Amino acid sequence: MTKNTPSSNSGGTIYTISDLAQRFDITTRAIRFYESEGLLSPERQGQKRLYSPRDYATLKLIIRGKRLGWSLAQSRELIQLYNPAENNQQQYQKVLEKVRQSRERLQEQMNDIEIMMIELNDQESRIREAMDKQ
Amino acid sequence: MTKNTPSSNSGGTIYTISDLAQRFDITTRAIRFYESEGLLSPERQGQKRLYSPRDYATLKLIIRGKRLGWSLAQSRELIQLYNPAENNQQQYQKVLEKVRQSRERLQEQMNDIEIMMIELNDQESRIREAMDKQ
DNA sequence: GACATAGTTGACGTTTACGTCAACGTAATG
DNA sequence: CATTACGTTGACGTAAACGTCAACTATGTC
Repeated sequence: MTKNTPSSNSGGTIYTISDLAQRFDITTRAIRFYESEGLLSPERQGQKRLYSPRDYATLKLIIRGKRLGWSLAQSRELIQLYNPAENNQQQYQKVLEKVRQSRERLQEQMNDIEIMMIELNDQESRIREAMDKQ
Repeated sequence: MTKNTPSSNSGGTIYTISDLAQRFDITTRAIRFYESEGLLSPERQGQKRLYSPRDYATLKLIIRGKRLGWSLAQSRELIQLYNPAENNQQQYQKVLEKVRQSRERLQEQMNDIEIMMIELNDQESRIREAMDKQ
């Protein structure tokens, strides 16, 4: 009766570790490693890990970070920006500052991509010209 | 009389290894490593390496690749797209295909950045709201 | 011409991000 | 109830990308 794939109990979808591994095309080893590095902290049912939609979102962020070449340490910092910290103005300011920094890094990557795109376009033109001349 | 910093001889600027290291804020070790991995192939004057503007451009590409999380193997492939290969139509087609793939990867990264940007904007809004309520 | 200033080639060390067993626990199933 | 499937915690291995010596060479400067 109880399925292993995501089920709706206690008000939200729950994922097993192998389920997440399939969905993101990574290994369970990687997921456990992310936890050991402080990027995830799933619930436990006995010794087994149970992942919430929030954990799912966190993993999605990690995967995106990886595609952008972010280290796990950087992704961990990013994740912490989405976690409720102490609610004083000073903490808020710190978080806002880190949000700004993250956006700056993303902007820099955006610029690099644009330049690379332009260079690739130029190169394609040159190749097509060379092809036409044959 | 001969300087160590870039000079104009034989029709182009020439850089020493430490000069490039300074300009790109990397170590000479890294530059030599890139060469050993087949990403650079500078001229030699005796045993000393001399880098051309083309080498400079290649290094710039490598650095951009690094900021985008590309492996050296990927950057090497990219670099080869800018090097004159055999001039037959079949080779051209292969290169064009790789150009297309590179652009696809860049586009994927661009999408990831956009999503992350949106999420950061949302998070900033939430934080500012929480700050106002205090 | 002794010496400081680049530069060179090994060779081994290090960090990050997992992969790969091994040895074991637990739970559903025929 | 033995088996199969899935999960767990170590522990060690590994690939990529350099860092860090060591030992040596070439050069130009006082």
